[in-house]
Amino acid sequence: MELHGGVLRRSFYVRDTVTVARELLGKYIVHRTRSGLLIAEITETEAYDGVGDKACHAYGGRRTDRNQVMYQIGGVAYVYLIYGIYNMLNVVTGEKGDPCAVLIRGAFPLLGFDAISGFRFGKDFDKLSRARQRALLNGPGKVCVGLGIGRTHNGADLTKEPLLLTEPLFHQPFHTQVGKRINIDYAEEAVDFPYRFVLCR
DNA sequence: TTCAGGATGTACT
DNA sequence: GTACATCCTGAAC
Repeated sequence: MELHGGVLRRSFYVRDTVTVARELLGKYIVHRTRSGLLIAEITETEAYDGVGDKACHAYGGRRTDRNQVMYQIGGVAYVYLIYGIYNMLNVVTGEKGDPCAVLIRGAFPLLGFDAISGFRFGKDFDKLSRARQRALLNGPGKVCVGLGIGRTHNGADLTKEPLLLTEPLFHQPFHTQVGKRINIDYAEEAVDFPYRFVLCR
């Protein structure tokens, strides 16, 4: 086990979005909330590769109130509402004006189990069924609910408190599974792009 | 264990 | 009016 530290710098994000998506696996989401400090390891990501990607909200240069933060420089949060209920947390990547982002599809809790459990189910971690304990943050909607992330974080700078991404503190080796993105059936040829990354040990 | 159906509100056509 | 980068519940197995 190796000690690391440090907030991910701007330069981490200002790169090709597929590279950033792959390299975000194993990094930590750190959120300082009223319920305490929450930390989770990123375990699943998807890249949304800008104006040429039919699955991307900014395909063809579309620019709306919803997706405008995708046009910011890398390292800010893009949070939007889906299906009327859930928020999705994305990390904007690339240069200003290049609307790419990485969707955080899953994470594993490391600190703040009771707070995360409280946000998800309104009770402490040890009161949950085993099934729920295992499924605290294993989906993009769950990540936002469990870590207390909402649309107030849209446009937030992820290199600063209260919400930021860091290098792992405890690094264990893992391998990376690559696949197609989920639930983008509308995206024609982009359906098959290998832009989904899953951390496996 | 898998599966269908419903909930819900914005954005966009 | 339709679609949507989802999740939960309850029924059937």
